[in-house]
Order: sequence, then structure tokens, then C-alpha cells
Amino acid sequence: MSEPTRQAPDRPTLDGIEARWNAVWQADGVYRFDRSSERPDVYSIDTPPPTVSGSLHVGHVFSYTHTDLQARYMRMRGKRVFYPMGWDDNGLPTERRVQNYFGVRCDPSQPYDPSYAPPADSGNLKKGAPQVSISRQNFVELCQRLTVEDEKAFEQLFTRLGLSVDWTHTYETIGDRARRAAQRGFLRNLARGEAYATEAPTLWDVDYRTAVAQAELTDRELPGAYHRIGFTRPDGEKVFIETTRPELIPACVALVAHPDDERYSPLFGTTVTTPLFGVEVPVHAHELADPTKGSGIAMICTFGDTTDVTWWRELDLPVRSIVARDGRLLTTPPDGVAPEPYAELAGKTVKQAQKRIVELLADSGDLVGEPQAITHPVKFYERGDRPLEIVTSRQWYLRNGGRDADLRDDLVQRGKEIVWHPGFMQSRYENWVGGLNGDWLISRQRFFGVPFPLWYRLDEAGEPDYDAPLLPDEADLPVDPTSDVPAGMTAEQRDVPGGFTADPDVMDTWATSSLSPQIAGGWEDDPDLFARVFPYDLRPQAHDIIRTWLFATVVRSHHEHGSLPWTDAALSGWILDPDRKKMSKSIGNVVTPMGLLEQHGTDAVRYWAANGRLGTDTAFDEGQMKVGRRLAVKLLNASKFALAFPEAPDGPVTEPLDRALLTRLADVVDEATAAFEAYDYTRALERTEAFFWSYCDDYIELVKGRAYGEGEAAQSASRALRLSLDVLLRLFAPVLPFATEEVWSWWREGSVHAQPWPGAAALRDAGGDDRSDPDCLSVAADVLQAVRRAKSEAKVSMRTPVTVLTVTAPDPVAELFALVEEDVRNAGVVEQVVRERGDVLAVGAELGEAPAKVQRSS
RNA sequence: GGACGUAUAGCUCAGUUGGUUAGAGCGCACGCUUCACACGCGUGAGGUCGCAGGUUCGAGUCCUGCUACGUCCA
Repeated sequence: MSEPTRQAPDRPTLDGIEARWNAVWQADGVYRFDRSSERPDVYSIDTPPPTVSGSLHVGHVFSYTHTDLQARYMRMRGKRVFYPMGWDDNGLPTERRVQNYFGVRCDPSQPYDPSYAPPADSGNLKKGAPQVSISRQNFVELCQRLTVEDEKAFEQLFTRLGLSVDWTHTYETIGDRARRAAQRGFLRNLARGEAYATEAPTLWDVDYRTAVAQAELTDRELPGAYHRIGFTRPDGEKVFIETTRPELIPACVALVAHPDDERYSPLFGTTVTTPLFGVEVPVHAHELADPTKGSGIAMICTFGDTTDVTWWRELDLPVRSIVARDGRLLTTPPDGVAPEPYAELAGKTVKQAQKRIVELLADSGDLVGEPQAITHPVKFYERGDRPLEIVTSRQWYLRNGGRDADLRDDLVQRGKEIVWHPGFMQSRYENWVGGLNGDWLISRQRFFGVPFPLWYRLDEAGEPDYDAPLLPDEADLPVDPTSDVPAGMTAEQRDVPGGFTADPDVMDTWATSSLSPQIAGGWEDDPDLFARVFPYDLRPQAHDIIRTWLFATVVRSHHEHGSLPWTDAALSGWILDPDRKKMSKSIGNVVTPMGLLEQHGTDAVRYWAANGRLGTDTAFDEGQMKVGRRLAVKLLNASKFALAFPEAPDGPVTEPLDRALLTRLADVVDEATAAFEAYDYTRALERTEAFFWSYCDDYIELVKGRAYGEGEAAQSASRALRLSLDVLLRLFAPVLPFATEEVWSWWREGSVHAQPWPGAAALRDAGGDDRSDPDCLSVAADVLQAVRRAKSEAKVSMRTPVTVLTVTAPDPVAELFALVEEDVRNAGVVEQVVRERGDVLAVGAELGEAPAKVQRSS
């Protein structure tokens, strides 16, 4: 540890302050978790693991600062803070990046090659370069290799931001511990019947070629067109439907209208024939058919949208699939569909097929009139580029209340048990849980993720037996079923009849990150640690992922532990650009977090972040950072002043002005403490800051003359200055960790961040209990302000003497003024004071000669 | 269409359980080299509290309706 300078420097500065104190904090382990702490003394934080592929942006700086403010407060309150950090390097973004960087492609059918080395020209590959197939485990190793670099950069930024994270507690969502936890969690879900696999129509991204979950959907408005198309009744009459997806006519399995729709009720139970393809399909009634939409009768296809799935299931219709997993039409038509004209559609993309089929319909006369252009919401995977299709596939699900009212009620109840900051975020949670329409689809047909730890026996025909999967022992986790072999089998039996095959899927990223409390806390790996931190105290995160990360974490904990994962959830808002839109990429790219920290200083950026209340979207405002920097600089300078006077021997604070100051500060301590207890760090800062500015502008000016003097009055000033500074530094420490530590080192031992949070009692004792005293400070400030106004209006220097100051006041105010008259005379350069009685406070000032201008000595 | 949130000075925001004349910072204007600070200090101007009703002795604050914006969900 570097030796503190033990006195204020001549010219205090913020330059270089971050690197200096970070080094000291790290060396001293100021933020290290004391794992001998018992649970009641611990404050544990379920830190969000940021996605590693990509870069941190201003929004991270914002919300991670919020968490750190609370962590620092709790630490000063005497809590042993468990503040780990995780990296979410598992998932699609990393996968894509590794493919491009190393020129590789994951092929789970490849065996693991322990000696594999990526191409030498990694990182400089041309676009479209051929990709080498490698095993999943090799691919995972490359992912880990690449993300290590990013994680270093992230740690550097977070350190520079002053996060009081314990960097000895980190994890990666693709790391061994996380994979072990995710697989163990899954196996236990499976054993309890909370996880199950089933073959069903599933929303499918044709580019990523994976199933996606409800939570990952987003609606986008797209242009489309209603095509009015005739179906033929047995008697030759036409029935017209209107559809935006005419290309699905070969997938049509029925028509449907509302049961009360008299236009179509005569058709219920009859059949019609599809145009072009000549398939006979039934006409059904169903409440979900909207009589006001289009012609009021719709075609049901397998599958155009989720309503089709509902109709197909409830009306017990056959499957006639035409869209393959790559988004192209299947090469052979479904049963019963005429080979012509299907043949020329086979292999086309959905879009190409639509164009051609519309031409065919127009030629055949089945298309009536011009297509009517509309815009309508279309479901996309949130990362996807093309609309989702629905394909039938075998997928793993985790019960989350989407198909089970009792479980849903339990999870809603869990939501009520969480203390939400701010409270209204609870309704976001309830809306989401109430709107679930299926269980959580957790399998993904991807590679870089946690594999499902399962194998299936193959029968003599090579068909897998899904009903009795082969499971690994928990002690062997994590496993990669594509490389590891189930007990009692040999590698030679892989993928041969009578042998076994691996489950090919990986888990959704959320299925791992939803175990972040378990992973960070050493669930099962380190039961001693886990017992000291779980359930956690705080889940901080942004409000947009309540439906994903927050809800998923609650589900996992509910199933596994029968409890909440944490007691409190703090939801940060968004960063808005100056036009009040969500921070755009262009601004986000120009303004890098590190650049901001370097330009304004960390404390300044934290000050801006601290001004954003939980749950409130906040404008990106460099002006606020400049204000924050001024505050930090001011703190250095005011501290230098307060410490400029010799430390008085222990003794009472005697002067009324000093006693008033301490009493007022006691009120601020109470308010700031109450605010932090309610996770309202913004109010705590606001109160502290307002006090501090009047401290500088009024109190210091008033006390200055006396402090430069000698005797008991000067000693009272010195004691009050040091006592108040000591408290102010601790109040500011969570927001301005660097500036406060700097000042602390000038005159105190240890780190300010290891000090107890200030209490009001000591200040009240020192300030005395005379209830009328505290107001003398505001009377002094009022009179001083009037003196300044007189000088300002006369446009003269503040050093201009006041020859006669007339103070008119009612008796109670006059008595207060009498207590501080000497301090006011000093501060205002007043020669003579005349007191008069009056109903309201009024001040008159006769100004003397302005002092000669002096050359400023430097 | 539903849920939630927001609307106060040119800008960013406070305003607690209703209670004197609605506050702060930034910006602006005018000044001041002042012995902690020119990365400073002082003073000042600036508001129909989104709109319309209602409750009340009294409404920025409570109730109802409406409008605009944002987010999420259909």
C-alpha cells in the first residue's frame, strides 16, 4: 500500500486518481468478500453477467453504477458484501463471432481433437472464406479463448468505473462451473418432471435454424397484402378467403369461420377444394376466427402462425408441412397435394414461392382483384432477419406456468414476494406471467451452449429410444454427450444401430444465466459459500429483461430451492439520446464508455449515473458529467480548506454557527440513510449535494474569518470543519469513490470505503439540543446573501466594506442574528451593524470605498 | 386493443402524508481576480405545474375523463 501523503497537496487534482486508488484497493483487498461471514451479516448481489461478444456501452456504465452505489452503501453499513461478476459468453453472438474470427464451423458429429489448433491467420479472414468443421468441444474451446480477451477489457472498464466487485469471484456462462450447474439443474428438473421433451410445432428461425422461445419474440410491422382467393365448393360455387400468405395454399388443411357467422354457417361440415393443388379440405367453425378480418373465413395451414397451431390442435387436423428448416419449400409435396404445379415451387424461399404462386393464381383466375396492401405485425426472433416460420420438431421444455394454472399462480405469488424497486415493475412481471401461452422452450439447435447431458439408445434399426434417455452421473458433470460416452457404452457404439446417440441440442443461454445465483454462489460445488449468500439480497438489472432473465431465475429457484432467488429486485432504466429516443447505436459508438471516463473522470460519470433513478429512463447528458466533475473538484478544494487549520485538541463545538451546521448535517445524514435504505441513491445524493453546496457557499464563507483566528472560537470552527468533512466524505463515498478516498488519505487512516456509514447521533450531540440554534445558520446566510446582492448590484468587489449594515427583524430572528453577527461581519466585511425591529427580515447595506485592485500572486 | 410509466422554467429534473410567494442544476444575462477553488465566486431574469371537470377552506399533489410521448404485451 502506498503511503498516504498525510496532508492536502497545494493543488489538488483528479488527474490519475482512478489508477492510483484502484491499485491500492486491489492490493489491500478492500472489496474482498469475507467468506467467514454468517448469512445475516452478508449482502449478496446477483450481478448481471454482460454479454461478452460486443462491447460495453453507456447503458452498462449507467446500471452497473447503480448497483455499485448500493453495494458501497451496504458495505459501509457493516454488511459483508458479496459482489461477484459473471460473463455471459455462452450463446449465439459469440458463436457467430468465433466462426468469422477463426474460420471454423461447429459440427457436433466430429470427434473432439485435443491437439486441434486454429488456422494461423485467425482474425484476418476474408469474408466468405471456407470454414473448417470442428467438434463441439473444440469449438467451445475457441469460444473460451476469444472471450477471455473481451473479458479482460470488460474487467478493465468496470474497474476503471470503480465497481467494488470482488474480482476473485468471477464466472463465465460457458465455463466448467456454469455448465455443471446448468446440466445439474436440468437433470434435476428432468427427474422431478419439470423438464420434458415433446414433438410439436415450434416457432423457428430459418437463418439461425433453431427453435426460439416466446420470450425471444418480437413483433415487427411489415408490409403485406391481402390476396382474395377462391376455393371451390362441391357444387362449383366459390368461397373467397383473404390471406397474406398465399404461398401456404399447398399447406392448407381446412377453412375456418366464426360459429356465429351466418354467412358461412351453411358450409360447416362440408368440404371445399384448394385452388391449384386440388386438395379437398373441410370447413370448420371456431371462436378464434374473426368475422371482421378479411372475408371472415380463413384458411388453416400447417403452419402459418400460432393461431393455425391452435386450430390444428383443437380441430384435430392433419399435417401438411411445406416449409423446411432452411426456410425453403420442401422438395416433395405433402400427401394428397398434386405434384404439379408444386414441383416448380419446391426449393424456393417462402418469398420466391409467394411471388410465383400469385402469378399462378392470377393465371388460373383464382385470385380475384388486386392484392390489397396492408402493414401488419409479423413475429420475428429478436435477433433474426426473416419472419419466423413454424416447423414441427422435438424440443425440450421447462414448466413455467404457461400450461399449468397452479404453477402460474405460484410464480405470480413469488413475484408478489419480491421487493421491487421501483414497485410498479411488479406489474411488468405479472403481465408477462399471466400472458404465457406455453412452457419455456429451452432447447436450441445450435452448438455453443451447454449441451443437454443425455444420450439415447439406438434400436436395431438405428432409431433412438427417447423414452428412456441415458443420463450421466452428477459427479461427472459437465459432460459433452457428443464426445463423452454414457456409462456401460464404448465410443465405437456411437451412432450405430444397437448403440447410442447424443442429444444434439444445446440449452438456450437463459437456461444457464437463469442459474447465475447458483453459479456465482457455488451451488453444490461449494455448499459452505452457497449457504452464506443464498437466497441473495439483490437482483439488479435493466427492466427490459424482466420477462427473460428475471422470470427465468425465479422459475429455476422455485423449482430447485422452493424459494425466491433474492429478496429485492432493482430495475434500471434506459439511456435516452438527447431526442428522448432510446440511445442509438451511432451515438453509442461515438461515445465509448472508456472515452467518457477518461474525458470527465470516473466520479463525474458516476455522478451522472447516480442522478438516474431506478426505473426511470435517463437522458445521456454530458452536461451532468461536467457538473459531477465540478462537484468532485469542489470536494477536493473545500477539504483542503477545512484541513488547513491546525487540528484543535478534543473539546466541544461552542459557536452557535458551528453547532447549527452540525445539527443540519445530522438531518442530512438521516435523510440520506433513509433514502439508501429504500434504494433511492439519487435522493441521498441530492440531499448531500445540496447541503454541500450551501456548506461551501455560506458556511465556509461565514466561518472563514473566525477559523483564521485563534482561541476557543477558532478551535470550535476547526472541530466543526473536520467533523463535518469526515461525515460528508462518507456520505459522498458511494457516488464519488475516488475523490473521497483521495481526501480521506490526506488525514485519515485506511480506506473511506471501509468506514462505517455516518450516524446522526454524534452530530446532534456535538450540535447541542437547543432547538432554536439551527436556524441561526439560515439567518446568517440570508443576511450574507443580502450583502452580496447589494455589492453585486453596485457592481463592486465582494471585498468592498459595508460601512453600515442595517438589519431589521422581528425579535426571534434578531436573537438568532445576534448569535452569528460576528461571523456575518467577517464574511461581509461589515464595519458597523445597526439592528432595528420590524415584522420581516430586511437588510440595508451602505457600501464604502472599493479596495484597491491587487495583483494576484500565483 | 390491454398493462405500466411519464408530462412542472429554454434543457435535465426535485417537489414526501394536500397547507404561505412552486424549487435546484445546466443554459442565459449582468457583475466580481475573493487570502480552498477561474475546473472559480456572486447576483438576477425566467413557470397558465399537458388539457377539461370534480372533491376540499385550500390541489403541482387526491378523484374522473381526455391528449401526447415512452416501454411491454396482444
